[in-house]
Amino acid sequence: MSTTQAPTSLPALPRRADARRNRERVIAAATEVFAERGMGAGVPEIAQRAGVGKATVYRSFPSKEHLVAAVACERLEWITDVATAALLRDDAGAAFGDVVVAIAEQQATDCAVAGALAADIDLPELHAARATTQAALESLVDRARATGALRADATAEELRVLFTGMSQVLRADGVRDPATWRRYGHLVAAALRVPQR
Amino acid sequence: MSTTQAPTSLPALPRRADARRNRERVIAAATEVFAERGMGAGVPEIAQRAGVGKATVYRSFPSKEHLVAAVACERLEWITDVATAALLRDDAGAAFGDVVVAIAEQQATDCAVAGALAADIDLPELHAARATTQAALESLVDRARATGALRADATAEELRVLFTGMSQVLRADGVRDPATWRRYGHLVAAALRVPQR
DNA sequence: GTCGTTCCGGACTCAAGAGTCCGGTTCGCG
DNA sequence: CGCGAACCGGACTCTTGAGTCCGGAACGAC
Repeated sequence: MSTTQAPTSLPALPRRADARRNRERVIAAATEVFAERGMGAGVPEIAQRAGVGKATVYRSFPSKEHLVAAVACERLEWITDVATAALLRDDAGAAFGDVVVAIAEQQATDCAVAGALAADIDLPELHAARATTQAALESLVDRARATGALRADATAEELRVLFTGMSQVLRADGVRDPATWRRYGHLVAAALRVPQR
Repeated sequence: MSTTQAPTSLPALPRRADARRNRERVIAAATEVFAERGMGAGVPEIAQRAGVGKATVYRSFPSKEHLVAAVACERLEWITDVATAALLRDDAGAAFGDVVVAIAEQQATDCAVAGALAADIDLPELHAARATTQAALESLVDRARATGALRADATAEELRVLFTGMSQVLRADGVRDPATWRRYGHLVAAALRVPQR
């Protein structure tokens, strides 16, 4: 019962300098490519962008999912930071709306954000990051709801569904204009606010 | 300039009875499979469900896109009918909300609906059907907006983005419960209503 | 019935993307 | 330096799904 082994046998940090350098290049390239094309981008393209062979990518990341997870975790942490910072503000309702719009705006130039929320990858590291982010968003939603800014039964899960869905469509349509993204951010936020009257 | 030829050289109706029968079987199978799995389902599965070889599918439909378009058109017509019928109602705001919820509810058991709105297929027949549906939804939105039920700058395009996005996520999550779909339908509708206060 | 035409469908090609192998190269310790 | 271990990457395999081919079976007009 002493199962203390590594969960997915992730490769340890390379001993040689060139290997470490290539690892960084791969991460940088993956971050760029995923931001431009979304998580669906292919490994060959990432390898080429990194100026490296496909095999080198797979040396640092056992599968494409691990690579996606690495990038996704960064985005989730960013979202968590934004949400957490907003918890310090006085106006919970405004904080909620601003966070949603801010994340939406980020999407205009970074397709990976919605992918980070949406990716259905079952890797422990990503799972943990997602739970943390979800918790932060829940605090944000709960607090705004408590002040009466949001409808009584609004949940962070609903925010996730509406937001990632909207993002996927906008991204598929090739929308790049930040103003458009902001506008849709406002719409998603509005969906959770208390109805008129 | 007398280009009266068929737009995409769609195969004429078969002369033999067995061929016509198989054609119907393929359409029925495609309708089922697309409803269950979404437009991403593969042709082999459809052929098998129809009790037919892949080649037989391609005999009636030159490409998978034509098959998707055929099913999508049915769904678009259904949506158009629902939207058009709602135009006769007195309360434009309520009509708008009810239509959105009704379409959402349909999704619980029919994944093809969102696919019909979202599919980025450039086939003349589908293009026409989509334009008609879009027009019907625009009338619905415009009328509700005119009565002050929706925000002054709400558009049918926004409805499409929010609705198809939400649908994609819910479907990917395997949600089947009609009540959940209804709830999200309400949320999408709420996004376009005038903000509180 | 029978015979030419139409149609069927298993087996094929083709393409793209994930993941693996191995001969050659580079690093860095001694 | 110099040598063994660590590492690189082009070329390979494997899988999946779209679309095609052709030998043989089924239809239906006569």
